[in-house]
Amino acid sequence: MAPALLGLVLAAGDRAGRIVEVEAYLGADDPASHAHRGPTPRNATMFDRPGLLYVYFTYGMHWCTNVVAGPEGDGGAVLIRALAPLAGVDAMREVRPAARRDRDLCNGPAKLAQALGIDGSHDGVDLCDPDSPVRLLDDGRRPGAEPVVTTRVGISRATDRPWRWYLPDDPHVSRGRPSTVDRT
DNA sequence: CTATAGATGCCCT
DNA sequence: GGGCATCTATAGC
Repeated sequence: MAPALLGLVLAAGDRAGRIVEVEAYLGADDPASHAHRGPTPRNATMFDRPGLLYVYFTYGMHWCTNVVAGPEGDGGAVLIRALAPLAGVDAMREVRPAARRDRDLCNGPAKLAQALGIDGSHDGVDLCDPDSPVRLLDDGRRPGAEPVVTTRVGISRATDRPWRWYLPDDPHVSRGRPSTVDRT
């Protein structure tokens, strides 16, 4: 499911970007996943319906954006790690003064959440509902290249699982560097 | 370009 | 109380 999200559009209000980097997090079988130890108040949305938005707070200041995926109750989700900005770029620049170049607007999970104005109030919204404040869209455009697969970024457990995918040669991919790279 | 330090608050053990 | 699915500024090359 995770690589299938590459190329789709994440939209919030008038701002939108194309997904260029994702990571898969499973449920009980994935020690790096918030869902590993079962449902808690924070991760409850992960165990809800696929297609919902899971938003979590981390490092005391950052929000991150996920798409709930897989069978309901399993706790699987896909972390959206980077977007290529498509619309509302002026608004993104206003909310993210730290981004000196446009390529820094959405090249990280917390950056894109801030750029799109996504926070904890959006946790659990339906990404497939046209009336939802955050939506996942398919404009028919497909990535021009096969995704590159690597291990996941920023985790300390299950670091060897090749569950990060990104579009090669895209300047909007995050600066996160995994321990190993495997081109397939 | 790379490398490093510090920020910062909440969840869960 | 430990540990974060991170980011920014700064220093150095």
